[in-house]
Amino acid sequence: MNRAEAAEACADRARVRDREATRQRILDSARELFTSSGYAQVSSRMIAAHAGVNVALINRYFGAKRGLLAEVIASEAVFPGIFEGDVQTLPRRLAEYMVRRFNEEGTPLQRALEHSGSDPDLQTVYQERLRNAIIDPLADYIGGPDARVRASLVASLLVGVTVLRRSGGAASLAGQDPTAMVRRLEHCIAACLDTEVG
Amino acid sequence: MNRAEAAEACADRARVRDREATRQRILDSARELFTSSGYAQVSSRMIAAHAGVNVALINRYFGAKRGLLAEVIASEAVFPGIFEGDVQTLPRRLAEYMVRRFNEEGTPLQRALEHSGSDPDLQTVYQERLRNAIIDPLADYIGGPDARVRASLVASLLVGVTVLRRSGGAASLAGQDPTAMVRRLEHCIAACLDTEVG
DNA sequence: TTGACAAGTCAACACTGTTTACTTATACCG
DNA sequence: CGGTATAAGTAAACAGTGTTGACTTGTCAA
Repeated sequence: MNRAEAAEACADRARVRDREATRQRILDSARELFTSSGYAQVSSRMIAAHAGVNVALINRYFGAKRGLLAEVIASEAVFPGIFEGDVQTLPRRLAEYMVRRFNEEGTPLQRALEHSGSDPDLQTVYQERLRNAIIDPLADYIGGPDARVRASLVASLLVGVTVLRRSGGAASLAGQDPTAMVRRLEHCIAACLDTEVG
Repeated sequence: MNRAEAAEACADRARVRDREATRQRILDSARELFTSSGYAQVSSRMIAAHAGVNVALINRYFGAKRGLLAEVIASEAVFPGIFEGDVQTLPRRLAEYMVRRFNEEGTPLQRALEHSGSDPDLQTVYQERLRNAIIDPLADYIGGPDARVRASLVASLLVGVTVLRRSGGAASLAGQDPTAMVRRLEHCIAACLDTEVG
């Protein structure tokens, strides 16, 4: 049994030195832990231990803990496939997506955001993501006058609903009949998207 | 010059021992610092130093840093005077309030919430406040069928707008003509409040 | 005046993210 | 093949966090 085989057979100790593989291990561990426990609750040392890696490597490869999160966030889709289809039915699709997420415990990354969406450390990362992955694509998709304003309003509503999700307010939202809730949310989203308001 | 006078003249050092006064000093310092810098950015030791008080007293009087924040938050009005007036014009008043806050740098406590709204430590406090000070009063005020659901939707929108405030999305919201923005927001809020949808 | 009890202090705890100086494995080149 | 440059990985420390328990000290009642 040569060196490489030994390393492969016993991956946890005396691993082969592989920058990219190590980076990936850290990234995977971070995603898993952030997702299940939230950003602030997971320490650098916890991530390192989970990845079987030295703590210092986090800062070596990602600059700082925040950089690690940025990369994790960047790798997740926000509204998978929501922009494929008629603009007319966008409110319906968004509403359905949100309600589904509501009753489905949400997608992994969204949960991490819910836990610590406005954590000071995250704010930059979060805002950038909000703009690049939600508001801008949404504005491009809907078009028309004041597209960015209208897109921002929709984003506000979605973000707000997400924030309220686990709170007392969420109880009054989550407990509802899904189809009624979809209709309601669709109505609100459509109102946010209206070009003429007055 | 007796002892009390000396203490009063030179309040910073050798203060008279007064539980309530000390508590209040801590509370005031916390409000000021949380407001200007956000919860997570202000350490217990900073608050204690600002109040001219020993760090340990924070935990003695408020259990923990979080308890201090809870008390600060509890002492602030969320929508001052917004529930006085006709229900019909509530959307207008809320919209005006939000837009005013938007361009006015916001009220002090709201800023602290914006900074660290979902900080893990704050989450419980924040959610409780959201329910007790926004959703429940709003639901009582608007009445009608599904009052809590409709109130939660409005709250979602307001929370979302607040979260977006400083982000890239905020730029597209804050830069707008205030009166147009009020009309737009009023339209959305009214839609959230609608009893019949679709 | 003297206790008792509260108010206030101090130093330590375990933990955080981050940095620095160090060791060690790998891959290339003469 | 052997030596070496370079990168990967490590250990220990840093300054900071919130929090705690044992301690001292001021104040007020008996």
